[in-house]
Amino acid sequence: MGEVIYNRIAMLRAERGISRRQLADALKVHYQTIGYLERGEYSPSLYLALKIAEYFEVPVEVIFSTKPFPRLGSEDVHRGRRADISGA
Amino acid sequence: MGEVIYNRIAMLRAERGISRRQLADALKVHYQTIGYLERGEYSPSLYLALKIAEYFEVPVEVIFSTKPFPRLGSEDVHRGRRADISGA
DNA sequence: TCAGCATATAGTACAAGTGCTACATTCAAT
DNA sequence: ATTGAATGTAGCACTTGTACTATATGCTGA
Repeated sequence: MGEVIYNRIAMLRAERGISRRQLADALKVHYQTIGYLERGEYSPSLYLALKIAEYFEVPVEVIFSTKPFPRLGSEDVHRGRRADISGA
Repeated sequence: MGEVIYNRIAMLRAERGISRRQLADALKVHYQTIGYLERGEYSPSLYLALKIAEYFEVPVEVIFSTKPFPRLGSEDVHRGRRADISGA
């Protein structure tokens, strides 16, 4: 079983401007379930994770990870592209 | 919750010649758990699914799907490549 | 102001995932 | 022939995921 799983559901939702209820309805789960997931109170079943990834049209790993996601603007996000900014 | 989830754990194992026990040990789960998964008695938690994908070094979707995987040699596997065989 | 939406908290109930133990079968190697 | 590995079956205990209900808060728009 499981260590913690980090997710970017809230981010994806925000990016696309949809509410928990809307997402929940689309996925046909209870809207509180989305809340639990976003707050990290538990992580979804694989089935639900696949559905969520399908809904957002991204691979599962883009939304869920066993390791925390880097923040936007951090080094990790710009891997191999740092020169573009640092001016080389 | 969940409809059935199909997986290719047994295939991946076979391909790489490792036993359930070996896989289970590598993932630090009980070896019976792998059996349950392969037999489809239940599907893994997202945490375990991520671990399995990581172990086999493939995206989650390559191993798990809400729809049955096409058999090797079926049309779906050769999408856009059928002409190579049919001789056009 | 009030209505309604989005979110958080809490609690109950049930289903599903995992660990573990024991035992049966099949097969390969000695 | 016996041993040991890989697999299948069965059952029990415990944890986690999901549904659902109720209640509270804050924000926004009529």
